[in-house]
Amino acid sequence: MKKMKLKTISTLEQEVMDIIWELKECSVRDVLNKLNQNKSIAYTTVATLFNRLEAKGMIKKQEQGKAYIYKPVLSKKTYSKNIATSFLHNFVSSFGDAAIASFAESIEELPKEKREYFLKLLEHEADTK
Amino acid sequence: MKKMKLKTISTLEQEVMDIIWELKECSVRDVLNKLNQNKSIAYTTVATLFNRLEAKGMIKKQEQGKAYIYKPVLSKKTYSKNIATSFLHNFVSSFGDAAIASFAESIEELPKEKREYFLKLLEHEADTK
DNA sequence: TATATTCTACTACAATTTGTAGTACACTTC
DNA sequence: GAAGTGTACTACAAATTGTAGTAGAATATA
Repeated sequence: MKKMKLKTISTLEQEVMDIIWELKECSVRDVLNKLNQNKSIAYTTVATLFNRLEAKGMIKKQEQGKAYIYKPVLSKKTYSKNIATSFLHNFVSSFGDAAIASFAESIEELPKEKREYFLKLLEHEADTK
Repeated sequence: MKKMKLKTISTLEQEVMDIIWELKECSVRDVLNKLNQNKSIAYTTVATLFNRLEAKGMIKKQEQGKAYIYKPVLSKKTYSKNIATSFLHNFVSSFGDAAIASFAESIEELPKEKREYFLKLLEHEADTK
């Protein structure tokens, strides 16, 4: 199990990923159309973002007809798990027990239903092992 | 309560902050000496780091004799709390409930004593409110 | 007092990341 | 064969990061 530092993605790349996850698989144009509902952005800009996301191992492409079809390498859920784990590790290694305490406090400040959801999950997982 | 995006600090800046927190207050030279126990780095490099940390609001300086004395603006604990809160907010806003679930899972994977410490804190805080 | 040491202020600079897009060229589609 | 659509490649400025040099003030010391 190598340590391999997880590549981070920028906010715009994250936006693109969200659309890709939503569409399950898509072309550059699909994402462009979605993005252009809010902002104005060039086709080649989106293409660049796709290339970078591919380089970062976030998506993979398949030849198909005229345009490539891209799909996520990891599910959004799995990716989010990786982010959480990696953050927690770094954070604990920088701040030790204070990190743990800070997290507990931050969790307490979440809106009630999220807090309760979190607690329920924790209990459940504790049970199952 | 404004939203104000928390400035991030680089890994080297973090290293410097750790020393400053440890020393409570110090000069550039103090930190240089500490750092030079492991690596070789120029005085002015450390001075630059101090300036950047000051610009980011992490430390403040006081005139005192020949050299400035610097001290942290926030305690390490408070800072770590800010990091945790800010991360959690962003993360939840990007991943919704999956973020919460991912966190629960990541917590479960921590070494036993950290996990238990975390749970104890959560229970305690739940009590006190 | 002339000199060496120590500090701060300011500037520099390359590498990387990020947002943004243009150009060139291939392939389809009228 | 002219238009549109797609990919590959290149560009480029702003910001961040690690790294440090230089100038000039202030202090300590020979």
